[in-house]
Amino acid sequence: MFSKACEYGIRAATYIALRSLEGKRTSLKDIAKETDSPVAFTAKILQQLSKNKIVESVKGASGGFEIQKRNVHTIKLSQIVYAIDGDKVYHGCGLGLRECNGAKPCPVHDKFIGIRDGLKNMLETTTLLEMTRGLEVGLTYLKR
Amino acid sequence: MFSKACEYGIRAATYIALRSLEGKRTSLKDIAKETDSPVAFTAKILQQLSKNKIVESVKGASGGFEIQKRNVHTIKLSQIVYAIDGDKVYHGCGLGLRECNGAKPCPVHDKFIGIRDGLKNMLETTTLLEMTRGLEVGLTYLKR
DNA sequence: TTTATTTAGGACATTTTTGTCCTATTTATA
DNA sequence: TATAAATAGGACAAAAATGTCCTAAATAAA
Ligand code: FES
Ligand code: FES
Repeated sequence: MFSKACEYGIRAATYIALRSLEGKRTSLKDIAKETDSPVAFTAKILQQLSKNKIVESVKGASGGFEIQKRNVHTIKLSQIVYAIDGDKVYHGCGLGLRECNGAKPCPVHDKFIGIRDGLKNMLETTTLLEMTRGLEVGLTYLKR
Repeated sequence: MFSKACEYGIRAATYIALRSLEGKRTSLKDIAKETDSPVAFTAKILQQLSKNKIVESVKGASGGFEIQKRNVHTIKLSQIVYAIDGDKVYHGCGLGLRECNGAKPCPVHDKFIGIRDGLKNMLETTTLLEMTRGLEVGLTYLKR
């Protein structure tokens, strides 16, 4: 569904959001540990998220990553997916034609559109705040 | 969503189904041409589909690929996807945890389940016959 | 001011996916 | 029977995705 990079990105952003709500900045090392992700690869992904203003990074001792509390409930999963995987979720054809196009649809177009819209809707309505809800009370997990 | 191999596989199987309904066997060359797919790569995929009894292959001059007419309406997209991409559509976690597991769900689990079930349902209820319907009358396309 | 800690980013390595090429085998037909 | 046309399958190649390593720069604190 998503690339590994994107999966790591969502997990990382979610963990940063969780920590930010506690008023804490989080180091790359901790993020990688708590999301069970490869450290150096996660670093690259966080660079992307930082450039896209999804997370803020602070260099130097006691530096790390954070998200302004007031932004945690405004950031949508769609922004993260877009920053990492681009718009293929939005324009991709289910059968791999160059782009989805209702004027010359592939045989799965009508059915695929429904599924894609469901996904799109989910990504556009789910906020990082919502992602942290279950984590706080141990109902959901970012690693196993 | 699906691998390139799977996309090519669905397109190839659909075209073979269309031709089989006309009582015609189709060569690899034609399949690749009509689905705008790389010939040799498509050959590999057709080998898989053949091993999985989704298409039948006939060697030699005037050989090619075909599907028994009576099977065209019984073969589901899910069979093709399973033959090529395996069961990750069924057991994959949206955030890349080792496997989707409702007992220790990731933060998108509940929402993801819905989308995945929609996809699953679509794959399991769409037959090759249905895939060919629009093609016959020029309403849908396997290439552009 | 020095040192330790931390992110930024370029270069490189590995793995997976995608794609090609060649030879063997099968089969219809001339 | 010889030839041409077609799939099967192994080996290889290229590209993309994933992942690692190292140095530079920034910053807090000793
Ligand atoms: S054209 Fe294939 S999904 Fe829209
Ligand atoms: S556990 Fe992640 S989707 Fe089910």
